[in-house]
Amino acid sequence: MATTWRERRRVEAVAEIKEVARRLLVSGGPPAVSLRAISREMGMTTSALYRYFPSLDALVAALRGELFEELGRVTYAARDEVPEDDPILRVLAMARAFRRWGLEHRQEFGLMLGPPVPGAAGPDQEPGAPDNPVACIGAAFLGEFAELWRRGTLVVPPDDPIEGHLVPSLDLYVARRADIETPVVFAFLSAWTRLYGIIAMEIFGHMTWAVTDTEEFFEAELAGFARQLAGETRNVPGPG
Amino acid sequence: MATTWRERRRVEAVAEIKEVARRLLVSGGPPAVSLRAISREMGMTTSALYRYFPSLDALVAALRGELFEELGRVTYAARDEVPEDDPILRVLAMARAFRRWGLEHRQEFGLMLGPPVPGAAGPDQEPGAPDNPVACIGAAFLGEFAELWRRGTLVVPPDDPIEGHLVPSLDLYVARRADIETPVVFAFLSAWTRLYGIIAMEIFGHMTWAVTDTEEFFEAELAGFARQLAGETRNVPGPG
DNA sequence: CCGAACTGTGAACGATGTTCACTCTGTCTA
DNA sequence: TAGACAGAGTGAACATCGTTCACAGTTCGG
Repeated sequence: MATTWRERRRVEAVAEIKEVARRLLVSGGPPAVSLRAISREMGMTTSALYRYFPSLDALVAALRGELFEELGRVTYAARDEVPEDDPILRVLAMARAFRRWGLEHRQEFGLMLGPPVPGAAGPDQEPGAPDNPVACIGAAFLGEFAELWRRGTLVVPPDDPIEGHLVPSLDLYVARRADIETPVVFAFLSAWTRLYGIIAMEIFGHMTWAVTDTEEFFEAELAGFARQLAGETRNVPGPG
Repeated sequence: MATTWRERRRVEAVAEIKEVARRLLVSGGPPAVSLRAISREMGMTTSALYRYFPSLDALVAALRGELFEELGRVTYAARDEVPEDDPILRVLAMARAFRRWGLEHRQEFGLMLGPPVPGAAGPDQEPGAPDNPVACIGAAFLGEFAELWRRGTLVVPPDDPIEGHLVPSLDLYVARRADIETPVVFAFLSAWTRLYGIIAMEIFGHMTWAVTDTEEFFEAELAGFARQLAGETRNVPGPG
């Protein structure tokens, strides 16, 4: 490939910039990641950073993309530690890994899955599925849901509510794999949003007013989740 | 009460400041709300604003509190348009109102229910339940869940998973009302996080890569939700 | 080996939050 | 009613921020 010294040096610089930016994000939140602070930390001039990124927004956008890849790797790794023939356990493992990573990287999580950062459009904004990081993480879950569907244990609503409402490219994705039908995608999206709700609420600190042991709550939710995926439901009547 | 002219003038000024801040937030996102922009818009000096708020963070914190109150009012109003004897419909009405307000006020929603703003601790951080705005909104849902519990249609997990994990003050809240037991609180929290997940993901733009008609998806989720609250579940087996 | 592209510099501009000493003015008390 | 006092507004100043620009040094390819 004949990579010149400059090219090697450049990718190193880009990597270090993002690394420092992330460290600043972690220690001081979004407002702490500034070009001047980065340049200071690196012993460079601020203007030199513009040789690598056209703007601060572009820098955090790049960082965001990298973070998605990291979260994806973590999720996939957790899945692969569970045998293939137990889709429910695989889903649970991914969910736990997802939450754990988020809790251990709150600032990063906020940057990735919080409100859109004004400057830059993230990889999840453009509907050009499924070759974007977000879709890739979701796809891991979707695969297990497809397996469950094949086994006939998946609980789905009687009528398919999103038939015809999928993003075209994702529609293609479904059509490509014969074993995935839109009810499966709906079940996945339902689970995906639900998982996001529990985790994001906890990470963003919107549950501290009600629950002390959020881990316990999460596991309880996960248990109910597993029961639902296994096809059983329990109905405990109230006193009335 | 003998309110002096100055006092009246002061509350007007505070109100106008928050008003202008909100307008700036809506038009330009969080970075657009700045003391200088506010003072410019109001024909004042920037330093004069410090007579009303000790810092910018304090200002947005105050704005955030006000927004919670507004969202609460909207939610309660939607509930009260449905007869008391149909708890499920009341829950659905509140959920729809919640989502609609969020969609029509994306920036405000992000400020309220996104990642915590670094400068100021919000009303949902301190665990001093339930006299805070967030808890008040949740309480509206909780009330309907209690009614469903009384009717014996609420689906709850076989073992109570959050017994002893509630915030003490919320525990008191439960103890005060004889008709609310912790399984009800768990069911509520489960629903609350789920609702948050669907709505926040849509508002933050994290679903555009998969679904075009998010309204349809939301309604489908709501339908499944209503079925669950009514105590019925449907299990459609896959082809396997 | 030499021109061209890449990388880094330092100064500058406009914007931001915050502080400070200073006025002016309404309010309350002696 | 007169004067003291607290509230409200001013303008300058400081440090920080993103961004741009002309300039200098270094590396690469023909």
